[in-house]
Amino acid sequence: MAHIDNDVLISYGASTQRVKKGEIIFHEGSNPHYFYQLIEGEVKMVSLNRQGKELILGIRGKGDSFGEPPLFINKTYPSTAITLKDSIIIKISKDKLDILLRDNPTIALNILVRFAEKIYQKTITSQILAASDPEEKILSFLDRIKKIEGANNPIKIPYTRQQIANSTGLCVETVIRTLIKLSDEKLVEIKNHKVYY
Amino acid sequence: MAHIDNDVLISYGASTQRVKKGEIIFHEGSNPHYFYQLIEGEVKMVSLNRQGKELILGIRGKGDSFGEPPLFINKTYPSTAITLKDSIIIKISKDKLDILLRDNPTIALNILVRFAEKIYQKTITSQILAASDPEEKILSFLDRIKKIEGANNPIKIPYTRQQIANSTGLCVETVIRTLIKLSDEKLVEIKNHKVYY
DNA sequence: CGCTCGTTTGAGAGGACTCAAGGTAGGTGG
DNA sequence: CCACCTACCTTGAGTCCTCTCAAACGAGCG
Repeated sequence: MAHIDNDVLISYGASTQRVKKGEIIFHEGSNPHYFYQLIEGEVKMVSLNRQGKELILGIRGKGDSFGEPPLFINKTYPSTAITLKDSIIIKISKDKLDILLRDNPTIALNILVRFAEKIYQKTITSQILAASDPEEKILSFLDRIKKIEGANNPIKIPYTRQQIANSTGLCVETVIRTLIKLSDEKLVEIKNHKVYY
Repeated sequence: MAHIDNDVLISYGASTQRVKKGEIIFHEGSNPHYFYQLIEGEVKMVSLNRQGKELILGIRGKGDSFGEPPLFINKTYPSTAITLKDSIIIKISKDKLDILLRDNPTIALNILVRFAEKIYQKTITSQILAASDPEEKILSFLDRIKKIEGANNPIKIPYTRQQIANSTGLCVETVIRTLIKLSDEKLVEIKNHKVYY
């Protein structure tokens, strides 16, 4: 899942940019123009439902790209990208990316693999969101986090309860109560408000 | 969104196969070996949750490929593929596909675009599953169907109520009651048990 | 005509959500 | 070093609404 080399991107005309925590990189509904990759920091992909409740579609870290799919299919963004920390991004325009990909079939295949991984993850996401039982939702969510991190032993889950809620479609209070229940059942551990799984 | 030409597939060693309605093409949890494309018929992608309730992740028609992503990332299938009608599929093994893609960068780019579309659709799916209001879920679902069909005028929705339920995470009865409500609100039309939107 | 599959209606229970209020922890500035 | 601030976490009470279960109707097909 290696990212595209920054130097290669720059040699094809990409530019880097600092973005402060909490700033919006692109808006749901707007037209895509760039391919983005995170050099440093963290970005969340979200969308708001009719009641204004936030759904977190994913959180991207160092080396991850984001917002690419709509770029390839000429559709508007289905979600908004917001930084969670001060970040540095690198971006390259669609036409320059096209040239880059034409010159480097290996990179195109690399993106193909990355897309396959995204699709796989989104299938898991659908299962999480469709589960009716909060315990199942949260455990599946934690499972996914753990697998992505590649961990075998319990790790500290780097999500706030609100973020877990917005990722699973539950409300914060239900997340809190369910985590306590899971802790009672010894399925997760809570130490000093932090969740270990 | 064009499918890969069947003759090209066959020239690289693909084979076709008839599959009767209701048969399973591959199982959730098994290892992927083939790239599949539908020549004729209909296939649903499903997974079962812990309570045994079915979640429909998508329904594929003529020309669509399915089950490709896990093939590219060396993971087991997150869902099961079942035919909804008597169907004809064409399949090609992973190594033969690799050669095909190496020889035909255009086809690789074609799959890239198709993957981008899948990711986009799955983002919409997440929004549908995360919506808390049944009316919103069903309307979003119908919207998506309509857009995929490329229709501007009301179309007959080719889904049973059970299928809508399993696609949106609701139960059949709620789908029925909500559709009636939507019909009262003139947001959908129901004629002879069929839904028009 | 009689299956079979899909649709419909009703009654009841459970549980997630909402709203409101208070607690905790870590960081910042005086 | 302490007080404050902000963001996050926690608890309680109550309502609403979806789900479950049960039973029956409708339509299409051999």
